[in-house]
Amino acid sequence: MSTPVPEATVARLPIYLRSLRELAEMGVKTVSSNRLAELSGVNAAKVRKDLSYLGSYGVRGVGYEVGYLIFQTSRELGLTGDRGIVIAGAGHLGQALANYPGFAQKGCRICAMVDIDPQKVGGELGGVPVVGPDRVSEVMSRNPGAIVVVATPATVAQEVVDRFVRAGAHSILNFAPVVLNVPEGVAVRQVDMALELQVLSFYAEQGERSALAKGVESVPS
Amino acid sequence: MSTPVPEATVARLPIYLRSLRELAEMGVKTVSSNRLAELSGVNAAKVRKDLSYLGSYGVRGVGYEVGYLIFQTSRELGLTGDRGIVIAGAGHLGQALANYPGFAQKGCRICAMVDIDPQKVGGELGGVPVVGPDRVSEVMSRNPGAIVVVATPATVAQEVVDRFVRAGAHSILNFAPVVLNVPEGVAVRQVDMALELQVLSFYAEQGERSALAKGVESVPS
DNA sequence: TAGATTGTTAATCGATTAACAATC
DNA sequence: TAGATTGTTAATCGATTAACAATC
Repeated sequence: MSTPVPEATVARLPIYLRSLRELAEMGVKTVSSNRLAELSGVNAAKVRKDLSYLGSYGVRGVGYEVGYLIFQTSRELGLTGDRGIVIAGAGHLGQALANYPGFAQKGCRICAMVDIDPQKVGGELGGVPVVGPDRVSEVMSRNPGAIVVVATPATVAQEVVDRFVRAGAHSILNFAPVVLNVPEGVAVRQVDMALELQVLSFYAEQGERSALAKGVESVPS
Repeated sequence: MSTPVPEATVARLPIYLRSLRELAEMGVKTVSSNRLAELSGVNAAKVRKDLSYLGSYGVRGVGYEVGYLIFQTSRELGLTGDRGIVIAGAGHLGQALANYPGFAQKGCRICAMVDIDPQKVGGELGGVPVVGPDRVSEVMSRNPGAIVVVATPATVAQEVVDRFVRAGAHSILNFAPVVLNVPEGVAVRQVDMALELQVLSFYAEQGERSALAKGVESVPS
Protein backbone atom coordinates (compact mmCIF):
# COMPACT_ATOMS: atom_id res chain seq x y z
CA MET A 1 0.00 0.00 0.00
CA SER A 2 1.03 3.62 0.50
CA THR A 3 4.00 4.65 2.67
CA PRO A 4 3.16 4.61 6.36
CA VAL A 5 2.74 8.09 7.83
CA PRO A 6 5.75 8.85 10.10
CA GLU A 7 5.07 9.36 13.79
CA ALA A 8 6.33 12.92 13.74
CA THR A 9 3.92 13.74 10.94
CA VAL A 10 0.94 12.20 12.75
CA ALA A 11 1.75 14.39 15.76
CA ARG A 12 1.59 17.51 13.60
CA LEU A 13 -1.62 16.78 11.67
CA PRO A 14 -3.84 17.94 14.57
CA ILE A 15 -1.91 21.23 14.66
CA TYR A 16 -2.50 21.80 10.95
CA LEU A 17 -6.13 20.88 11.44
CA ARG A 18 -6.49 23.52 14.12
CA SER A 19 -4.91 26.16 11.89
CA LEU A 20 -7.11 25.12 8.99
CA ARG A 21 -10.26 25.40 11.09
CA GLU A 22 -9.25 28.90 12.14
CA LEU A 23 -8.81 29.82 8.50
CA ALA A 24 -12.17 28.31 7.58
CA GLU A 25 -13.83 30.29 10.36
CA MET A 26 -12.31 33.45 8.92
CA GLY A 27 -13.78 32.58 5.54
CA VAL A 28 -10.43 31.83 3.91
CA LYS A 29 -10.84 29.41 1.00
CA THR A 30 -7.26 28.72 -0.02
CA VAL A 31 -3.97 28.51 1.84
CA SER A 32 -0.33 28.11 0.81
CA SER A 33 2.10 25.82 2.61
CA ASN A 34 3.94 28.97 3.65
CA ARG A 35 0.95 30.51 5.39
CA LEU A 36 -0.11 27.23 6.99
CA ALA A 37 3.45 26.74 8.22
CA GLU A 38 3.48 30.20 9.76
CA LEU A 39 0.17 29.61 11.54
CA SER A 40 1.30 26.22 12.80
CA GLY A 41 4.78 27.24 13.86
CA VAL A 42 6.68 24.87 11.55
CA ASN A 43 8.82 24.90 8.41
CA ALA A 44 6.98 25.21 5.07
CA ALA A 45 8.83 22.30 3.47
CA LYS A 46 7.77 20.16 6.41
CA VAL A 47 4.14 21.12 5.88
CA ARG A 48 4.31 20.13 2.24
CA LYS A 49 6.02 16.85 3.03
CA ASP A 50 3.56 16.06 5.81
CA LEU A 51 0.57 16.81 3.60
CA SER A 52 2.02 14.77 0.76
CA TYR A 53 1.56 11.65 2.92
CA LEU A 54 -2.19 12.21 2.73
CA GLY A 55 -2.13 12.52 -1.05
CA SER A 56 -1.69 15.24 -3.66
CA TYR A 57 -4.35 17.62 -2.46
CA GLY A 58 -2.61 20.88 -3.36
CA VAL A 59 -2.61 22.78 -6.64
CA ARG A 60 0.72 24.10 -7.90
CA GLY A 61 0.81 27.85 -8.16
CA VAL A 62 -2.38 28.11 -6.09
CA GLY A 63 -2.15 26.30 -2.77
CA TYR A 64 -4.49 24.03 -0.81
CA GLU A 65 -8.26 24.30 -0.61
CA VAL A 66 -8.97 24.83 3.09
CA GLY A 67 -12.27 22.94 3.32
CA TYR A 68 -11.05 19.94 1.39
CA LEU A 69 -7.83 19.74 3.42
CA ILE A 70 -9.85 19.83 6.65
CA PHE A 71 -11.90 16.94 5.33
CA GLN A 72 -8.88 14.89 4.28
CA THR A 73 -6.93 15.57 7.47
CA SER A 74 -9.90 14.70 9.65
CA ARG A 75 -10.42 11.53 7.69
CA GLU A 76 -6.77 10.54 8.06
CA LEU A 77 -6.99 11.14 11.81
CA GLY A 78 -10.11 9.01 12.07
CA LEU A 79 -12.18 11.95 13.30
CA THR A 80 -15.12 11.39 10.97
CA GLY A 81 -17.15 8.83 12.86
CA ASP A 82 -17.75 9.46 16.53
CA ARG A 83 -14.90 8.21 18.64
CA GLY A 84 -15.69 6.79 22.07
CA ILE A 85 -13.74 7.72 25.17
CA VAL A 86 -13.69 5.81 28.43
CA ILE A 87 -12.29 7.57 31.48
CA ALA A 88 -10.60 5.38 34.07
CA GLY A 89 -10.76 7.08 37.47
CA ALA A 90 -13.57 9.36 38.61
CA GLY A 91 -11.47 11.56 40.92
CA HIS A 92 -10.81 15.27 40.50
CA LEU A 93 -9.02 14.89 37.18
CA GLY A 94 -11.51 12.40 35.79
CA GLN A 95 -14.41 14.68 36.66
CA ALA A 96 -12.70 17.70 35.18
CA LEU A 97 -12.20 15.72 31.97
CA ALA A 98 -15.83 14.57 31.93
CA ASN A 99 -16.90 18.21 32.11
CA TYR A 100 -14.45 19.35 29.43
CA PRO A 101 -16.50 20.82 26.57
CA GLY A 102 -13.71 20.27 24.02
CA PHE A 103 -14.54 16.58 23.62
CA ALA A 104 -17.98 16.80 22.09
CA GLN A 105 -16.80 19.55 19.72
CA LYS A 106 -14.11 17.32 18.28
CA GLY A 107 -16.46 14.45 17.59
CA CYS A 108 -15.53 12.58 20.76
CA ARG A 109 -18.11 11.02 23.02
CA ILE A 110 -17.41 9.98 26.60
CA CYS A 111 -19.09 6.58 26.93
CA ALA A 112 -18.38 5.83 30.57
CA MET A 113 -16.22 6.43 33.60
CA VAL A 114 -14.81 3.52 35.55
CA ASP A 115 -14.14 3.78 39.27
CA ILE A 116 -13.71 1.46 42.21
CA ASP A 117 -15.57 3.62 44.74
CA PRO A 118 -18.98 1.99 45.53
CA GLN A 119 -20.36 5.44 46.33
CA LYS A 120 -19.73 6.55 42.75
CA VAL A 121 -20.51 3.33 40.88
CA GLY A 122 -24.02 3.29 39.51
CA GLY A 123 -24.26 7.07 39.53
CA GLU A 124 -23.47 9.76 37.00
CA LEU A 125 -20.84 12.50 36.81
CA GLY A 126 -21.15 15.30 34.28
CA GLY A 127 -23.83 13.26 32.55
CA VAL A 128 -21.53 10.24 32.19
CA PRO A 129 -22.42 6.94 33.86
CA VAL A 130 -19.91 5.58 36.39
CA VAL A 131 -19.42 1.81 36.35
CA GLY A 132 -17.31 -0.62 38.38
CA PRO A 133 -14.14 -2.33 37.14
CA ASP A 134 -16.07 -5.56 36.58
CA ARG A 135 -17.78 -3.90 33.63
CA VAL A 136 -14.65 -2.80 31.76
CA SER A 137 -14.88 -5.67 29.34
CA GLU A 138 -18.55 -4.92 28.61
CA VAL A 139 -17.87 -1.20 28.08
CA MET A 140 -15.02 -1.91 25.66
CA SER A 141 -17.09 -4.43 23.67
CA ARG A 142 -19.89 -1.94 23.29
CA ASN A 143 -17.52 0.83 22.21
CA PRO A 144 -14.93 -0.77 19.96
CA GLY A 145 -11.97 1.50 19.21
CA ALA A 146 -12.63 3.64 22.28
CA ILE A 147 -9.70 5.59 23.67
CA VAL A 148 -8.98 4.95 27.34
CA VAL A 149 -8.04 8.02 29.38
CA VAL A 150 -6.17 6.98 32.52
CA ALA A 151 -6.89 9.42 35.36
CA THR A 152 -6.24 7.09 38.29
CA PRO A 153 -3.61 7.36 41.00
CA ALA A 154 -0.15 6.34 39.75
CA THR A 155 -0.09 3.32 42.06
CA VAL A 156 -2.93 1.53 40.29
CA ALA A 157 -2.49 2.85 36.74
CA GLN A 158 -0.64 -0.22 35.45
CA GLU A 159 -3.16 -2.77 36.70
CA VAL A 160 -6.05 -0.66 35.41
CA VAL A 161 -4.38 -0.49 32.00
CA ASP A 162 -3.75 -4.24 32.02
CA ARG A 163 -7.44 -4.80 32.54
CA PHE A 164 -8.40 -2.47 29.71
CA VAL A 165 -5.86 -4.00 27.35
CA ARG A 166 -7.23 -7.46 28.12
CA ALA A 167 -10.65 -6.03 27.26
CA GLY A 168 -9.35 -4.98 23.82
CA ALA A 169 -8.16 -1.38 24.33
CA HIS A 170 -5.59 -0.26 21.73
CA SER A 171 -5.24 3.47 22.49
CA ILE A 172 -4.39 4.96 25.87
CA LEU A 173 -3.96 8.55 27.01
CA ASN A 174 -2.14 8.39 30.32
CA PHE A 175 -2.27 11.20 32.89
CA ALA A 176 -0.74 9.09 35.67
CA PRO A 177 2.97 9.81 36.26
CA VAL A 178 4.17 6.28 35.50
CA VAL A 179 5.70 4.49 32.55
CA LEU A 180 3.06 2.07 31.29
CA ASN A 181 4.00 -1.35 30.00
CA VAL A 182 1.74 -2.39 27.16
CA PRO A 183 1.95 -5.09 24.51
CA GLU A 184 2.99 -4.24 20.97
CA GLY A 185 0.21 -2.66 18.96
CA VAL A 186 -1.16 -0.61 21.83
CA ALA A 187 -0.58 3.13 21.43
CA VAL A 188 0.15 5.19 24.53
CA ARG A 189 0.42 8.97 24.81
CA GLN A 190 1.63 10.51 28.03
CA VAL A 191 0.54 13.81 29.52
CA ASP A 192 2.65 14.72 32.54
CA MET A 193 2.66 18.29 33.75
CA ALA A 194 5.23 17.76 36.49
CA LEU A 195 7.59 16.37 33.87
CA GLU A 196 7.09 19.32 31.54
CA LEU A 197 7.76 21.70 34.42
CA GLN A 198 11.04 19.94 35.15
CA VAL A 199 12.11 20.26 31.54
CA LEU A 200 11.34 23.98 31.71
CA SER A 201 13.22 24.19 34.98
CA PHE A 202 16.30 22.95 33.13
CA TYR A 203 16.07 25.71 30.54
CA ALA A 204 15.25 28.33 33.16
CA GLU A 205 18.37 27.29 35.06
CA GLN A 206 20.39 27.34 31.84
CA GLY A 207 19.18 30.85 31.11
CA GLU A 208 20.21 32.03 34.54
CA ARG A 209 23.63 30.40 34.30
CA SER A 210 24.42 31.89 30.88
CA ALA A 211 23.00 35.27 31.95
CA LEU A 212 25.31 35.10 34.95
CA ALA A 213 28.25 34.09 32.79
CA LYS A 214 27.64 36.89 30.33
CA GLY A 215 26.82 39.44 33.01
CA VAL A 216 23.43 40.10 31.46
CA GLU A 217 21.12 42.26 33.54
CA SER A 218 17.42 41.70 33.84
CA VAL A 219 15.27 43.76 31.47
CA PRO A 220 15.05 47.32 32.79
CA SER A 221 11.59 48.21 34.03
CA MET B 1 32.61 24.35 28.17
CA SER B 2 31.03 20.90 28.23
CA THR B 3 28.84 19.63 25.37
CA PRO B 4 25.31 21.02 25.54
CA VAL B 5 22.76 18.47 26.73
CA PRO B 6 20.56 17.44 23.75
CA GLU B 7 16.87 18.30 23.94
CA ALA B 8 15.82 14.68 23.78
CA THR B 9 18.05 13.92 26.77
CA VAL B 10 16.65 16.82 28.80
CA ALA B 11 13.15 15.49 28.19
CA ARG B 12 14.15 12.10 29.62
CA LEU B 13 15.99 13.26 32.74
CA PRO B 14 12.75 13.80 34.70
CA ILE B 15 11.70 10.24 33.84
CA TYR B 16 14.97 8.85 35.18
CA LEU B 17 14.58 11.02 38.24
CA ARG B 18 11.16 9.56 38.92
CA SER B 19 12.49 6.00 38.57
CA LEU B 20 15.43 6.82 40.83
CA ARG B 21 13.15 8.23 43.51
CA GLU B 22 11.07 5.08 43.41
CA LEU B 23 14.23 3.03 43.88
CA ALA B 24 15.39 5.23 46.76
CA GLU B 25 12.01 4.83 48.43
CA MET B 26 12.42 1.07 48.18
CA GLY B 27 15.78 1.35 49.87
CA VAL B 28 17.77 0.43 46.75
CA LYS B 29 21.29 1.87 46.91
CA THR B 30 22.71 1.00 43.50
CA VAL B 31 21.22 0.64 40.04
CA SER B 32 22.55 -0.51 36.66
CA SER B 33 21.77 1.25 33.39
CA ASN B 34 19.87 -1.87 32.43
CA ARG B 35 17.54 -1.74 35.41
CA LEU B 36 17.04 2.01 35.17
CA ALA B 37 16.27 1.62 31.47
CA GLU B 38 13.68 -1.03 32.21
CA LEU B 39 12.00 1.12 34.87
CA SER B 40 11.98 4.15 32.59
CA GLY B 41 10.87 2.39 29.44
CA VAL B 42 13.94 3.21 27.34
CA ASN B 43 17.02 1.55 25.85
CA ALA B 44 19.95 0.91 28.22
CA ALA B 45 22.54 2.44 25.88
CA LYS B 46 20.41 5.55 25.77
CA VAL B 47 20.36 5.75 29.56
CA ARG B 48 24.15 5.53 29.72
CA LYS B 49 24.59 8.12 27.00
CA ASP B 50 22.08 10.47 28.63
CA LEU B 51 23.72 10.14 32.03
CA SER B 52 27.17 10.64 30.53
CA TYR B 53 26.15 14.23 29.70
CA LEU B 54 25.89 14.91 33.42
CA GLY B 55 29.36 13.50 34.08
CA SER B 56 30.94 10.15 34.91
CA TYR B 57 28.85 9.27 37.91
CA GLY B 58 28.74 5.50 37.38
CA VAL B 59 31.19 2.83 38.48
CA ARG B 60 32.16 0.17 35.93
CA GLY B 61 31.18 -3.29 37.01
CA VAL B 62 28.93 -1.87 39.74
CA GLY B 63 26.42 0.68 38.43
CA TYR B 64 25.17 4.04 39.65
CA GLU B 65 24.66 5.12 43.25
CA VAL B 66 20.96 5.98 43.46
CA GLY B 67 21.17 8.83 45.97
CA TYR B 68 24.05 10.53 44.26
CA LEU B 69 22.41 10.25 40.84
CA ILE B 70 19.22 11.79 42.23
CA PHE B 71 21.29 14.67 43.51
CA GLN B 72 23.14 15.21 40.24
CA THR B 73 20.03 14.87 38.08
CA SER B 74 18.08 17.29 40.27
CA ARG B 75 20.94 19.73 40.13
CA GLU B 76 21.15 19.50 36.34
CA LEU B 77 17.41 20.15 36.12
CA GLY B 78 17.69 23.16 38.39
CA LEU B 79 15.42 21.57 41.00
CA THR B 80 17.61 22.37 43.98
CA GLY B 81 16.57 25.91 44.83
CA ASP B 82 12.88 26.61 44.98
CA ARG B 83 11.48 27.41 41.59
CA GLY B 84 8.68 29.96 41.34
CA ILE B 85 5.55 29.37 39.29
CA VAL B 86 3.12 32.03 38.14
CA ILE B 87 -0.25 30.88 36.84
CA ALA B 88 -1.87 33.04 34.19
CA GLY B 89 -5.63 32.56 34.28
CA ALA B 90 -7.65 31.78 37.42
CA GLY B 91 -10.42 29.79 35.73
CA HIS B 92 -11.20 26.10 36.27
CA LEU B 93 -7.85 24.89 35.02
CA GLY B 94 -5.86 27.54 36.86
CA GLN B 95 -7.60 26.72 40.10
CA ALA B 96 -7.10 23.00 39.63
CA LEU B 97 -3.39 23.66 39.10
CA ALA B 98 -3.20 25.89 42.18
CA ASN B 99 -4.63 23.03 44.23
CA TYR B 100 -2.34 20.42 42.69
CA PRO B 101 -0.24 18.97 45.51
CA GLY B 102 2.50 17.76 43.16
CA PHE B 103 4.06 21.23 42.89
CA ALA B 104 5.23 21.75 46.45
CA GLN B 105 6.61 18.19 46.52
CA LYS B 106 8.87 18.89 43.56
CA GLY B 107 10.35 22.04 45.05
CA CYS B 108 8.02 24.32 43.12
CA ARG B 109 6.25 27.23 44.73
CA ILE B 110 3.26 28.97 43.18
CA CYS B 111 3.96 32.67 43.70
CA ALA B 112 0.83 34.17 42.22
CA MET B 113 -2.10 33.81 39.87
CA VAL B 114 -2.89 36.52 37.38
CA ASP B 115 -6.45 37.17 36.21
CA ILE B 116 -8.42 39.97 34.65
CA ASP B 117 -11.63 39.38 36.63
CA PRO B 118 -12.04 42.21 39.23
CA GLN B 119 -14.02 39.80 41.42
CA LYS B 120 -10.97 37.55 41.73
CA VAL B 121 -8.19 40.15 41.82
CA GLY B 122 -7.11 40.95 45.35
CA GLY B 123 -8.38 37.64 46.70
CA GLU B 124 -6.84 34.22 47.13
CA LEU B 125 -7.43 30.84 45.49
CA GLY B 126 -5.98 27.70 47.02
CA GLY B 127 -3.82 29.90 49.23
CA VAL B 128 -2.36 31.73 46.22
CA PRO B 129 -2.89 35.50 45.82
CA VAL B 130 -4.66 36.62 42.64
CA VAL B 131 -3.36 39.82 41.07
CA GLY B 132 -4.34 41.90 38.06
CA PRO B 133 -2.43 42.02 34.76
CA ASP B 134 -0.96 45.39 35.71
CA ARG B 135 1.18 43.61 38.29
CA VAL B 136 2.75 41.03 35.97
CA SER B 137 5.98 42.97 35.74
CA GLU B 138 6.19 43.30 39.53
CA VAL B 139 5.51 39.59 40.08
CA MET B 140 8.20 38.57 37.58
CA SER B 141 10.78 40.93 39.10
CA ARG B 142 10.15 39.52 42.54
CA ASN B 143 10.41 35.94 41.28
CA PRO B 144 13.19 35.86 38.74
CA GLY B 145 13.33 32.62 36.74
CA ALA B 146 9.70 31.83 37.51
CA ILE B 147 7.91 29.50 35.10
CA VAL B 148 4.71 30.91 33.63
CA VAL B 149 1.83 28.45 33.31
CA VAL B 150 -0.68 29.67 30.74
CA ALA B 151 -4.20 28.57 31.67
CA THR B 152 -6.15 31.29 29.90
CA PRO B 153 -8.65 30.97 27.04
CA ALA B 154 -6.92 30.38 23.70
CA THR B 155 -8.10 33.73 22.39
CA VAL B 156 -6.01 35.78 24.83
CA ALA B 157 -3.07 33.42 25.38
CA GLN B 158 -0.74 35.18 22.94
CA GLU B 159 -1.22 38.65 24.36
CA VAL B 160 -0.87 37.35 27.91
CA VAL B 161 2.39 35.64 26.94
CA ASP B 162 3.65 38.81 25.24
CA ARG B 163 3.12 40.68 28.46
CA PHE B 164 4.97 38.08 30.51
CA VAL B 165 7.84 37.92 28.05
CA ARG B 166 8.18 41.70 28.21
CA ALA B 167 8.33 41.30 31.98
CA GLY B 168 11.28 38.91 31.63
CA ALA B 169 9.69 35.44 31.47
CA HIS B 170 11.91 32.81 29.82
CA SER B 171 9.97 29.58 30.47
CA ILE B 172 6.37 28.95 29.55
CA LEU B 173 4.13 25.94 30.02
CA ASN B 174 1.16 26.45 27.72
CA PHE B 175 -2.19 24.71 28.23
CA ALA B 176 -4.02 26.90 25.73
CA PRO B 177 -4.59 25.22 22.35
CA VAL B 178 -2.65 27.77 20.29
CA VAL B 179 0.83 28.00 18.82
CA LEU B 180 2.65 30.67 20.81
CA ASN B 181 5.06 33.06 19.12
CA VAL B 182 7.93 33.90 21.42
CA PRO B 183 11.34 35.48 20.85
CA GLU B 184 14.47 33.35 20.69
CA GLY B 185 15.68 32.27 24.11
CA VAL B 186 12.20 31.71 25.53
CA ALA B 187 11.37 28.04 26.16
CA VAL B 188 7.82 26.84 25.57
CA ARG B 189 6.33 23.46 26.37
CA GLN B 190 2.86 22.62 25.15
CA VAL B 191 0.28 20.46 26.90
CA ASP B 192 -2.73 19.82 24.71
CA MET B 193 -5.03 16.97 25.54
CA ALA B 194 -7.30 17.42 22.53
CA LEU B 195 -4.23 17.12 20.32
CA GLU B 196 -3.04 13.93 22.03
CA LEU B 197 -6.49 12.43 21.62
CA GLN B 198 -6.41 13.14 17.90
CA VAL B 199 -3.04 11.44 17.58
CA LEU B 200 -4.48 8.41 19.36
CA SER B 201 -7.52 8.56 17.14
CA PHE B 202 -5.17 8.12 14.17
CA TYR B 203 -3.66 4.95 15.61
CA ALA B 204 -7.05 3.64 16.73
CA GLU B 205 -8.31 4.11 13.17
CA GLN B 206 -5.18 2.44 11.79
CA GLY B 207 -5.73 -0.53 14.09
CA GLU B 208 -9.28 -0.90 12.89
CA ARG B 209 -8.29 -0.62 9.24
CA SER B 210 -5.53 -3.21 9.47
CA ALA B 211 -7.72 -5.46 11.61
CA LEU B 212 -10.34 -5.19 8.90
CA ALA B 213 -7.81 -5.84 6.15
CA LYS B 214 -6.41 -8.88 7.91
CA GLY B 215 -9.83 -10.13 8.97
CA VAL B 216 -8.76 -10.12 12.61
CA GLU B 217 -11.55 -10.73 15.09
CA SER B 218 -11.78 -8.99 18.41
CA VAL B 219 -10.25 -10.86 21.33
CA PRO B 220 -12.60 -13.70 22.32
CA SER B 221 -14.19 -13.13 25.71
C1' DT C 1 41.36 -13.31 38.41
C1' DA C 2 36.54 -13.61 36.39
C1' DG C 3 32.34 -11.33 35.93
C1' DA C 4 29.86 -7.24 35.49
C1' DT C 5 28.93 -2.87 33.89
C1' DT C 6 30.22 1.71 32.44
C1' DG C 7 31.49 5.25 28.97
C1' DT C 8 32.16 5.97 24.21
C1' DT C 9 32.66 4.97 19.47
C1' DA C 10 30.73 4.36 15.16
C1' DA C 11 27.09 2.60 12.41
C1' DT C 12 22.35 3.21 11.57
C1' DC C 13 18.15 5.22 11.38
C1' DG C 14 14.69 8.68 10.87
C1' DA C 15 13.47 13.47 10.60
C1' DT C 16 14.37 18.03 8.79
C1' DT C 17 14.87 21.21 5.23
C1' DA C 18 17.01 23.63 1.16
C1' DA C 19 16.49 23.43 -3.49
C1' DC C 20 14.25 22.88 -7.75
C1' DA C 21 11.75 20.70 -11.52
C1' DA C 22 6.94 20.23 -12.47
C1' DT C 23 2.93 22.64 -13.36
C1' DC C 24 -1.08 25.44 -12.36
C1' DT D 1 3.59 33.98 -20.89
C1' DA D 2 5.22 35.19 -16.11
C1' DG D 3 4.58 34.38 -11.43
C1' DA D 4 3.47 31.40 -7.84
C1' DT D 5 3.47 27.32 -5.42
C1' DT D 6 3.40 22.34 -5.04
C1' DG D 7 5.57 17.71 -4.63
C1' DT D 8 9.84 15.46 -4.28
C1' DT D 9 14.68 14.80 -4.26
C1' DA D 10 18.80 14.74 -1.90
C1' DA D 11 21.76 16.71 1.45
C1' DT D 12 22.06 17.48 6.23
C1' DC D 13 21.32 17.01 10.80
C1' DG D 14 20.44 14.90 15.17
C1' DA D 15 19.03 10.91 17.76
C1' DT D 16 19.29 5.99 18.55
C1' DT D 17 21.62 1.92 19.60
C1' DA D 18 24.80 -2.14 18.96
C1' DA D 19 29.20 -3.14 20.15
C1' DC D 20 33.24 -3.17 22.82
C1' DA D 21 37.39 -1.48 25.15
C1' DA D 22 38.12 0.26 29.69
C1' DT D 23 37.93 -0.83 34.32
C1' DC D 24 35.79 -1.69 38.77
